[in-house]
Amino acid sequence: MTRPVRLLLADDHPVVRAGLRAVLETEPDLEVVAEAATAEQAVALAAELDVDVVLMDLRFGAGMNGAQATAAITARPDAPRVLVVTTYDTDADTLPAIEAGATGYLLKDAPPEELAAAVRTAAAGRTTLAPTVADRLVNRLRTPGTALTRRETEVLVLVAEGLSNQRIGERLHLTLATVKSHLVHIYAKLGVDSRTAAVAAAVELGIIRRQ
Amino acid sequence: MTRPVRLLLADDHPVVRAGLRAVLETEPDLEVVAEAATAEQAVALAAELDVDVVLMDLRFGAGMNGAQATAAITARPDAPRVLVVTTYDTDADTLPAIEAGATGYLLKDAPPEELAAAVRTAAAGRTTLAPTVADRLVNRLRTPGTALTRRETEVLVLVAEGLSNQRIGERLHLTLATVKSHLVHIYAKLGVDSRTAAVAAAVELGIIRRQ
DNA sequence: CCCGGCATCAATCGAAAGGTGGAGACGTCG
DNA sequence: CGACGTCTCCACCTTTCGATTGATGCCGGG
Repeated sequence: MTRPVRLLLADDHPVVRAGLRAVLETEPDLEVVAEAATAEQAVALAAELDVDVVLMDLRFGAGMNGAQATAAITARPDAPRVLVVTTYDTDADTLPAIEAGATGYLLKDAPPEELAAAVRTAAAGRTTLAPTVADRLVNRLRTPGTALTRRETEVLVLVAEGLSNQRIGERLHLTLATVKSHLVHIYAKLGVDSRTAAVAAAVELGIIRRQ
Repeated sequence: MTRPVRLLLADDHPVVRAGLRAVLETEPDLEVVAEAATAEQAVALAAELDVDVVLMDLRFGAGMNGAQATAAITARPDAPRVLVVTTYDTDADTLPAIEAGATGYLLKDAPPEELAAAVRTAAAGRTTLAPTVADRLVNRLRTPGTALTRRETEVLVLVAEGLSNQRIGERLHLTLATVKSHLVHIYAKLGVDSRTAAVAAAVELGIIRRQ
């Protein structure tokens, strides 16, 4: 018999850690070797212990977030795989996590069998994505025109802060006409027709960060 | 020895249900008698089974939300207590849940002992609030002018979706004049002077939920 | 019972924002 | 080189917003 897959659970909710542990320890080939309540702790434990897969939440109460921790973990040589298990499936969450090197991305509403299967897949170095996340990635590749330019993003951020076009122009050293021109392009790319709708879309797409 | 406290777990995440079960069943005086994966199911089971406390999540993937389910459960005679256990601690979540009749409000990052203690407190009909929720309620009482009314919140949500005042009026069966009137009050309460700034402020205050 | 808060509606007016259709300058890349 | 995308700017016109002022009906607490 081969060695069991050694797991590290990283989540700031004790209840979720207990749930993951309960679900995964019913599988004889999986073994939970440690738990981390913060992202920093997860990075430290991943470096220190011999684990195969880290189950990583994305949001922690304070400090480093899950994507940053994922990047820190996967940057080391001989790093364990990171399987993101979270409640959030927006662009703002998924894309940075995958860019940071996550081997898989599951939502917490996944049934236990799927979770165990994803852990084994991750241990083997292959990717499991939740269907909604997979859809998102495919769409991202299919519609490259969606990306905003640097300048457009700058304008959109200021729009989201509630500034008028005039003020935005002053802030970026542009004329009112230029700001409007950028906005027209932004609306077209985001498929909206007003500044408030653009802000809503931007928040949804993770272009704008907050909280 | 008295009868154990009989519990119903309502959460759409299997992992969270497993975690709550694992944490609570280590307590000899607590007994999990059923689990519900949807709010509707929770209402049905609460009516049908003899349970003392329902542990209720607030957000379910589709259909009824936790606050609505809480209202439905507590509306019946001889209803069990409802203890809300969730990840979200914004005004938009806590206030409706408490209004709906929740006996307590805990966050999922609560340590297991605190969770068990809150369940016993709820079974006895007394209230346990997470510190952040308690703070919020106190602040709410101290600064009543800041709170948006129900109608104002409805308008603001539609503003955040990018609708024009005209469209908002159609959606809520109001005239344009009424919508504008609500907006004036919203701006005054939030200390802003444009719809986009209002959306930004609302996002920051947690009045508006994205995704 | 009266006051205040809430929700509803109205008219007006100036200031923004949005739609359309341009144009020039610059850098990249095949 | 020429095509393309980006960033910058302009004019004209329509629509929408926001500010102001004022009014009505309803309800609940002091």
